[in-house]
Amino acid sequence: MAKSQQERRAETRERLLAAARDVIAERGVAGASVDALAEAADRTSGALYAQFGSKDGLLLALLDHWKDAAAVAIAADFSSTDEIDERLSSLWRNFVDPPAEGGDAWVLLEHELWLYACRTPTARAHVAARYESARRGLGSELSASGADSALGTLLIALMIGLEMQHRLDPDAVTDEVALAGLRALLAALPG
Amino acid sequence: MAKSQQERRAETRERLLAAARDVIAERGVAGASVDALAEAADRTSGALYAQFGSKDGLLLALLDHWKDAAAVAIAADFSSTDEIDERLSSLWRNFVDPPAEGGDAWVLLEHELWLYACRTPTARAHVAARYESARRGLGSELSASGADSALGTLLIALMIGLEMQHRLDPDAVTDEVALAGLRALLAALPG
DNA sequence: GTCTATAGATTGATAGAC
DNA sequence: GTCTATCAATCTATAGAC
Repeated sequence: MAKSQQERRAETRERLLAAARDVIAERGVAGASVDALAEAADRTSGALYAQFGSKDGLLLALLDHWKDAAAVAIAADFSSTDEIDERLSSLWRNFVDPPAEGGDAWVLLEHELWLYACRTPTARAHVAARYESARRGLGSELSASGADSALGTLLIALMIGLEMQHRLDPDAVTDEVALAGLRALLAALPG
Repeated sequence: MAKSQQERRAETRERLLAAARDVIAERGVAGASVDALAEAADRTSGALYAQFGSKDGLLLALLDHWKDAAAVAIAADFSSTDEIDERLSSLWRNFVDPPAEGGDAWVLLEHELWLYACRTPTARAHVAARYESARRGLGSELSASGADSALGTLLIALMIGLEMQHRLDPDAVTDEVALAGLRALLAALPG
């Protein structure tokens, strides 16, 4: 049985979003042309405009689509142990070298979207909500007394900053230093 | 006495670099056209090509020019006190709301250059050296036993990540939480 | 719903006058 | 050393066929 028009439409949308994730991670928001995005999805620019109306429309949809993909992926093999040190270690490894789709380009995409959000009022709330969700997720996973937003804020901040330095110079950020930092934050925070 | 040709050339170079700093912070590397950069410096694109050869040439020059501007600015009113808590507080305030030229757009420029470095092999070493310099500067300022690179790595990482979240949602990162995090890292690190 | 074709604006870079 | 003028390439977006 052939695919219905609805299925075809849904598949096109999915392909365009996945292509946007990959191409933007590689070339940046401004460097990824509409034609390049469409071609990477095996479609043409016409399909993109029919689905999202504009390049910005696609970006907004991308923000919603990847809303908590990161949080989910990180939390995946995270609950597999109760040992606190192992949880932190797994957290850091998944962050600096993600096994999920998108691979290691995932962080570049996050930075692109962050910059896009800083300059685009329409997008800011979307990205802010994504970070808020990640904060509360991490806080409730690691804090003894339920959701501790402050702990999540600090752990996420440290990992982002460490990953940035790691990407420029892997030797500059050893796993030992990263874990020492995460442990220090976890130990010092009340809750 | 009129300006010599050398002085004129030097002034043009200075103006172009300052314009690049501002315009790129506002619109991004890819979003800042050669014409826009030149116009913001009260010159034309011809002057830009005569000075830097290409847009990438200007970017590389910008990386070198701002090499440790950040570190210098931060360390400025930093040695004004010996109280450890006040030093951390001053460090964080200067980072999240810089008084220096470029203002609060400074951080956006840093992220643009970081992304540019991640994608441009020629630029990566420049940006990596900039971070390395900042790490050692901070480490030697704050560590009891001389230059502690690990401490600098962690403090810078935390501040970058906190600033990112702060920019999306100022309420999400209070000064109290930021200082608690910095204090925790400083206390836990050996040295 | 998607494609082809194309319009209209903008891009990075070059050539020649001064 | 800088400006003006311009080229070829590329960009976002639209219109009409299917």
